[in-house]
Amino acid sequence: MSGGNFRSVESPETNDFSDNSNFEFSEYLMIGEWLDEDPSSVASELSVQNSGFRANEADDSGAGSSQHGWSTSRGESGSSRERQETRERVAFKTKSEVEILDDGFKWRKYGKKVVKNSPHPRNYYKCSVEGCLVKKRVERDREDPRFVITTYEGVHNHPGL
DNA sequence: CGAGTTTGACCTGCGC
DNA sequence: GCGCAGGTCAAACTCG
Repeated sequence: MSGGNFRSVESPETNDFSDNSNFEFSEYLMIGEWLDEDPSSVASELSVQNSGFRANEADDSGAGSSQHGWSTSRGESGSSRERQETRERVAFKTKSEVEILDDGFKWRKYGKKVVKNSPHPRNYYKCSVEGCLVKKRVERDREDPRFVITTYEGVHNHPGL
């Protein structure tokens, strides 16, 4: 690996998810491949975090075995380093028929965009809770439309349901 | 009637 | 400097 910085960031307190054990540990896959077109930024930092998701109806085939966690702190050239350190990004690859995953929070959709990497549109969500600036990006997997890639940006400053 | 969704337009950053 | 792609906003619309 380039960086070789496999930092097992096991900071459960960083993610509010662990604080709220309201989740069901269903099958979830944390994507280890950010973008196959950008492998450089991929193996930057990998972290295994335990967060569960409850797909509404995504528990038909138990194919989830690989658990890859990673989190990039957007610390690239060191120039634009601390823009907003609270902007933690965590991406999940969940097998789900639907894109609406009940993760215990209330989300409000604020945008949709067709991206080049994927033939499927990407949806943008914000946490509906006042004061909570957490954002979520949901898009279908490019090669496996049955998988949904969810990217969380930020940390909830409030308990879930 | 209010909250949430939809959709197009607009803004910004990055690469060439 | 220009063009492209991604991300966000806001007005209109829909549903509960």
